[in-house]
Amino acid sequence: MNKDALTSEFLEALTNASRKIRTAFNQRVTAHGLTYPRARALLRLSKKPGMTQSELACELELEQATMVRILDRMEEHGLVERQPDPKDRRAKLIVLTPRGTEQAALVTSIGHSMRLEIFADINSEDIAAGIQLLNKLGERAMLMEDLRDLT
Amino acid sequence: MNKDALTSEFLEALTNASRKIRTAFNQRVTAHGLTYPRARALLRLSKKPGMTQSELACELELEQATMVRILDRMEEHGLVERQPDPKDRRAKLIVLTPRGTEQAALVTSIGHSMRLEIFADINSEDIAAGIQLLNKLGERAMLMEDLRDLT
DNA sequence: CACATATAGTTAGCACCCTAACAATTTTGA
DNA sequence: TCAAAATTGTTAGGGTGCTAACTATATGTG
Repeated sequence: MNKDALTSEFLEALTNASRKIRTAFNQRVTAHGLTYPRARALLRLSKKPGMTQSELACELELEQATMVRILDRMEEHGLVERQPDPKDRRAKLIVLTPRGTEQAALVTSIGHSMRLEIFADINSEDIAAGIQLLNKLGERAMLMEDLRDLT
Repeated sequence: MNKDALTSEFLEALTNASRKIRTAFNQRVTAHGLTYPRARALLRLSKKPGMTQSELACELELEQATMVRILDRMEEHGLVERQPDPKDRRAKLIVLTPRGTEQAALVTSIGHSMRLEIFADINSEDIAAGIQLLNKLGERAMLMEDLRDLT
């Protein structure tokens, strides 16, 4: 098979795997008012509370506008609180509520069991190689995005 | 590094790479009224015209409801037409318009050059290994989705 | 035949994700 | 100093993706 067909097939596999894993995760946590992106935010915040929205968005590699919506919903569900930053009146510090902390623990446990199941018969070397590959591709794509600014 | 942390990192890399590649592609084709999912549909249709919506959704591994809206927009942009199926009055056959055929060719060329750039310094063996891995994970996740029905 | 069931497509509603444009505030530099 | 530039968060609008519920048509079974 030539390389072009191979890369095409790779992107199809990437798209489909990504969507299916996200959907499967969502199905397992929707009962708790959670979703995949909310769970990611929850875990980051439980490790490093008091970040601004921009910092959190940057760590999750999301746009600020996307972060706003997700935090809106998380606040509605009582998972996080926006507190004014005493150092900068523009910024808001995001902290977990007690309920948010509980849910973070739940997410950790659900995520753990899902990953065990999904990666059951796959060895660590293949996973590590996959990470290398995906990060390389992601970086490439990010550089391509930035080209847009040079017009 | 233990395997759990490795799988966690893999999913982060998967999520980010998938989003960035999709975004980069969208940025390159939006000027032509196209998007990533529309491009996928266009290419399938150019290879096999006259499919029903269900068949197309199945090949693209999307839900029917998702397919409906994508085809709505493609029809609005004059890329495809819905024709009645003489064999089944419920079904509709999707065919490319002349403009759709043109755009399919354009997508082919843009996709080709993007893949060349993204996969420039990655060898075919690694790509093939990645496909194997992603397909295995996608299949696992799909099986997990179906478990939902057994409650 | 008649009724139950299955299938094709649609609509509605929720959640993401992005870009573009905006207000408030802070920082920078002439 | 003080106006220009950068940054923080927001809203608006477009485009996925899903599930659930609905209509119309086909099919299968008694």
